[in-house]
Amino acid sequence: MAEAPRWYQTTAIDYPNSRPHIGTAFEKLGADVQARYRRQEGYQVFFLMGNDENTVKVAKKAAEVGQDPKAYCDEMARQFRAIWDALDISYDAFVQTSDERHKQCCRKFIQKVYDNGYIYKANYEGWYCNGCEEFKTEKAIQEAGGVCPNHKTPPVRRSEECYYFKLSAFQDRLLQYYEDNPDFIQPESRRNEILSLIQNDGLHDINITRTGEEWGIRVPFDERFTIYVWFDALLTYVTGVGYGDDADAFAKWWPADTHFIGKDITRFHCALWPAMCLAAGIEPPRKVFGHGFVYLKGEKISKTLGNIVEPMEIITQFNADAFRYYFLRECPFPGDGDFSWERFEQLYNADLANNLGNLYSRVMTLVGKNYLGRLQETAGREPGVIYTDVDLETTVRQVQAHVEACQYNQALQKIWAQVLDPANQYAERKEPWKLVKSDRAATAGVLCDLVEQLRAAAILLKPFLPRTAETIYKSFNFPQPWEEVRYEDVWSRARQTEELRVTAALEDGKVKPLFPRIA
RNA sequence: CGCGGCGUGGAGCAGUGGUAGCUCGCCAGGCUCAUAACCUGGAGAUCAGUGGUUCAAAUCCACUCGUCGCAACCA
Repeated sequence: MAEAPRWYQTTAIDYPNSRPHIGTAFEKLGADVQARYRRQEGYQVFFLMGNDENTVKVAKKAAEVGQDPKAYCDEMARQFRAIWDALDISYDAFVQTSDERHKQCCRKFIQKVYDNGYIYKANYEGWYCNGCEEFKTEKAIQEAGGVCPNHKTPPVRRSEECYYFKLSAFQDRLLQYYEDNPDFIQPESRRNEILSLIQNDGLHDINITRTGEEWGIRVPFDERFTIYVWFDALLTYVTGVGYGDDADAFAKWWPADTHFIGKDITRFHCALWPAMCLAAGIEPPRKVFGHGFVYLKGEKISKTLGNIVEPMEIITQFNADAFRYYFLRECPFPGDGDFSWERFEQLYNADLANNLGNLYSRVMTLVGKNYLGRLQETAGREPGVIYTDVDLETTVRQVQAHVEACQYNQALQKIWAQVLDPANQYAERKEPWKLVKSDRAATAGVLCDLVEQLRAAAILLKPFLPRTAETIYKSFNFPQPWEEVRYEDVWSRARQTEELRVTAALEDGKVKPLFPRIA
């Protein structure tokens, strides 16, 4: 038997100097849909997430709240994971870069790059601000009128030893790699950005070490230095799957199939990271997907503007699936989106309560009231065609193509337009509530068709709204176990083997609404 | 000319080469199984502007205007 294809994906790792906001969650959601989809379609999936902890900012923040940095990071990681869990993000592992294992593997990687001759010692000279305790770029100083933009004090000229990574040595190989792998950078607009960047400005060697920091990872070949945070952060993608201490796992999962990242860090992932891989003698990742940002009524989400919306606030006021639906449907993953409570309520009522939820309720009630939950003589019945112009197989293939291209909003749009809307229209046309008075057998057939649509919707929604999809599916005695259901079963396994039955709990012939309408 | 995004009916958005689509709102009607939900029809857009490519452009190219973001530790 051929082994199942494997699928390794990651999200960007987050800075734990503040809690995640809805924009951070947007990335995890997009990645989660992909992971769930691949899993259900038979891939062996490894989905990695994590926190980026070895930064000066984190150490400062920990000092501010009077905590040991490691304790602070562990507590923040706990909070992050609590949110991801509440959103049903199905990650398989969570890396904290301050964990000893990551540090050791990271040291092995940088040592390897050093041994391969891509790291050299040199002097870094620049403007240093004693207040910030860091170097400022020429430009930042200039724009601030010759002083530090934060402290408004003149910087001093300072020179110090450091280690450089020979990024420039990989320019041609990277350009070749982009050409050989046209899909490496997604979406296309991001690719153009990187290409023009490299072709116009070229790649320069970068300083990958820092001095004077207690918090961070020591450079193995010179313990006076710590590793530049980006160099260390990107390495989670390999240390998370066994680089340095589990050769079998690493051989199995690397290279990554997709790194999901925000559009702002495309450069690190498309230039620096594959160059690091080449320098260490491993394959570069197969794809980098730079998703868009979520804005708040057009404004950027930021702490200084004080407009952060806590994911938990939405989850507790509504639920995880409503949260997932909003961002997946409203915000195109490759582009930017917008959040507002008004729009959230609007979409929730229109699509989830009035459409999906209400369809479920009316079907359940019709079967419950008129047939006591059992549709006799429906065993082996082929579902009727309720569409006028599109068939389910086509719909499934379209949705599949959209999911694979990370066009989640379009996938959901299709499901509503081609599965749910036709079902409501079909009910209207057949009027089972009237028909049942004259022809019970025919009505059972109509209801069977409607249930079949709910089944199709449940399967198609499985990666998007895992809980709701399961609730709908398990409300009936469909022969196939929910855990095994995949997209093609929508049309290839439509036949019901025994008579159709409602298995959900009913009270007075009614079910609990999936999404209670909000006023 | 640093780079990039965006500009589509009253509002908010999708669509990116082939009769302009969705949600909300508005008007009229139907239904009453359903979460005052559902269905049908209607009003309303020279798809920012100009020029070009094409049998055909909201969709590709050039320029203009408006707007927002990024510029190497803010997803």
